[in-house]
Amino acid sequence: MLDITLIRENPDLVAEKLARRGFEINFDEFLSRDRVRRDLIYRTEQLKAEKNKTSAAIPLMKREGQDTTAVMARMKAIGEEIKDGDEQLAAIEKQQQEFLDVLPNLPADDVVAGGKENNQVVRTVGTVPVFDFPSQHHVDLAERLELIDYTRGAKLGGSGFWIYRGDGARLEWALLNFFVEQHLRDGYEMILPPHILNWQCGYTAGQFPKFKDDVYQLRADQVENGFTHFMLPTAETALVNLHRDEMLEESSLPFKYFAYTPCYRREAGSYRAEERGMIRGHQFNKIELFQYTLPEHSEKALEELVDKAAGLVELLGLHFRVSKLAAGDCSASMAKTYDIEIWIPSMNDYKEVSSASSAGDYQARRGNMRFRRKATGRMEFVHTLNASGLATSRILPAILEQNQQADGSVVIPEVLRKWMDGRATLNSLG
RNA sequence: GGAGAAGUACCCAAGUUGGCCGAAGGGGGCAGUUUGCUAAACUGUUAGUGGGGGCAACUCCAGCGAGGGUUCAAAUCCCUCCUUCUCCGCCA
Repeated sequence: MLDITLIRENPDLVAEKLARRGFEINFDEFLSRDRVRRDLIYRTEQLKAEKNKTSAAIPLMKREGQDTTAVMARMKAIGEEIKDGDEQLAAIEKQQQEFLDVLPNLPADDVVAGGKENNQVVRTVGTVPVFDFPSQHHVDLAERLELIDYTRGAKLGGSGFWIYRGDGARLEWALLNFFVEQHLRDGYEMILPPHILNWQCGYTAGQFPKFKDDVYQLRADQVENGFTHFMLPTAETALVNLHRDEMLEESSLPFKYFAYTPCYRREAGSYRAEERGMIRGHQFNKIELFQYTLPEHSEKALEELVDKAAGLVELLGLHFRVSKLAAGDCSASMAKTYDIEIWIPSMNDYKEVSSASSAGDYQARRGNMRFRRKATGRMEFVHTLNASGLATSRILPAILEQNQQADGSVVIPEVLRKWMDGRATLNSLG
């Protein structure tokens, strides 16, 4: 949610910033409705004030035995007028709210305009691995090593689902253990949230109403929005709601959390042949980092999150790069985003394994999450930030493909070996 | 799943024959008196918030879990929903 006062006072600036992310908007109608709205408020509140006064006078008149018929008739009329005004007001406010609900966040000042093509690589770690043998696709490696069962996954859940089995399941779990260990060491609090969330959670995150069809919706009863609950598409959706409607203590910030959850996504119509395997599924495991900070600390917090996520990939010994996204490539809620992209040899390309973003106060406004500033005594919105740390479904293919050997075995990253019986490689059974 | 009870300000809690109740009282907080310091006692003080109007002092509106309704008037009556608690059943 954007600051309505900012739109009111500086609509051109807001429109210009939104244009940088390719979002064209004109505030004229919104602003004229805003004036109508305020006139209406003024009028009905005058009437309400009269009503309150008269209402207090009636019992006194009665006590003195005066005739109240005329007053009551007037009250009845005022009541009708107020009701009428309130209805008009509600209609206008609903329109205004719907307008505001779908406006994306303003990009941060240091985020370049334009789309994907303007993303800038800010850091590259390691080098593209070169194989002196015909390298294999992770699907072939995973099947040959009996790590992943794609066929039975499809049998159980349909296309886009897979089953981790044996060493594959253990490797997946080792990754999660490794991440948990690192985040605990850095002082982040571990959270295991519900995987089924209510509508408001999606709203606060900034995913609803615009992207409500990207999630698995549950209980499609007759309710206004079509459904009441949904499967979380990322733990961010849960973590950003932890402090919804709360007034936080300035001195207790920042809050640093991480959560492990599977992520459930419909990915409707997003099938791409080159993404076969585990690159894009309907369910994948992810550990999510999240911070609530004071506004003046969010910039530094974002750097911390990027460094943490990048540090994990680095410890795994994998080749990756960090990109700073252009305004148009950031998700709607975010003011600034860095992507950590890992090298997938079979795709001859980098794929996102972590997205670290600052939402500024955008989500805090939607979820009403504030703190009282000691120095001024005023309420302010907190800033929220999130980063994957990390999504395993793309790490595992990268490990398989980047670490494959001529004999079809795969070297297990050193940091994971303690969860793999100390083994250094995954070998084919047959 | 069945049957009951409850949701009032930072916390506890009064308030159902509707009308000076936006709300008694207590605790806590804050300020002060007493005191060498602390404790205790005593005095005073304490909705926060959201939204209008005004240069401002200030003023008005909303708000007693949420949303509707009845009424001239709702914390109080009616309906729906949410949450919590107790008992029963079922179950990892």
